Amino acid sequence: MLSQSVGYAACAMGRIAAAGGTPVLIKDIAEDCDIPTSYLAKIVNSLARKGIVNTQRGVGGGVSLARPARELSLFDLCMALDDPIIQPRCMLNTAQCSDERSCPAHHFWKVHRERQIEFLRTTTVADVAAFETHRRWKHLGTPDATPNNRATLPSR
Amino acid sequence: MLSQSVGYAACAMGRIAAAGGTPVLIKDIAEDCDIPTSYLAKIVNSLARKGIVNTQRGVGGGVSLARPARELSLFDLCMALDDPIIQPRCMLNTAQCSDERSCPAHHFWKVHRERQIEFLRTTTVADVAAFETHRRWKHLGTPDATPNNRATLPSR
DNA sequence: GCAATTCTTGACACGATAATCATCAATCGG
DNA sequence: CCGATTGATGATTATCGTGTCAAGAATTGC
Repeated sequence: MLSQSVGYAACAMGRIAAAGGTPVLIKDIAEDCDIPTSYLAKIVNSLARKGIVNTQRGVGGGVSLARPARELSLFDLCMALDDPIIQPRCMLNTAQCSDERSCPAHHFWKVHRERQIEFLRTTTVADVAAFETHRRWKHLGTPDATPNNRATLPSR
Repeated sequence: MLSQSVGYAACAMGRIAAAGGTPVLIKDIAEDCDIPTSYLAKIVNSLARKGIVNTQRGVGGGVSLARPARELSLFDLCMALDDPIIQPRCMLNTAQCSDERSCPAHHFWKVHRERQIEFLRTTTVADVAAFETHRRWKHLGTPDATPNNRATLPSR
């Protein structure tokens, strides 16, 4: 399980990606993704400090992705928001658990965790955008029509 | 990751199993497993209410397993202590995530979670006891010499 | 029955995450 | 410059898991 914050961030980044490059208001993201507005503002601010998004105040402002959605993985979001899911820890919380002194869960957990991180690394905001656009943001059209996706997925 | 409580419980149950049927004091378990005594007392109490262990007050009392260590899985401990790890939830915390309306992580998470639960079901307190007896509780001898293990693992 | 032992139970403390709210600061349009 | 807009920030609250502490209740040995 990802933390609530990263879950929110993933949906929010997907929503921004689906907008195709034009800045989106935190208020609009919050509404479309069912995220508390003030809380989302803090998450966005954290992501802005980490260079994940660009923010702009004032009329016509909003939030936009600092890089193409296909190059922004769930793992990046976990790192930016310090999700404990990426910290290597013993499944049983035993101290002194290592490859040499492995607990009964050590081997399983090692493989299990690697699979999970691989998934987080290969799943991107573009994947979230494609899913949510189809499911909830029908007024935005298909994500394939957005500049971000055209830039990274040329239609040949 | 299991909760701290279940991690403690696993180690504690392993310690009790290694004692071979004679009751073990909470104080002794806490010391051998490096668990805060008062906190362990609450965990043991919860497990006693769920029928996982038997407790006995007074001189000569202590805690003993209510069933053979090989028949007590980590999954049982998770259930007894309500570890959130066993609750089926969407990896991304999205509402309305199901087999029909699956989020981008749904398939991965479903398989991943099933693997994890299978591990918890097949790993028992006897496994923990064998590991810890070798590693930390050398004064207890080998777990194979205990009545509990003899009962479920007849030497042929 | 008394005293020592041992588990039981409730109150409380502490930190982290999640969430709310008010206020500040930057930006734009006029 | 003014005012509306919009994100930034700090104070505060709620909840949960973890952990501590003290008083209580059951059991045993004498």
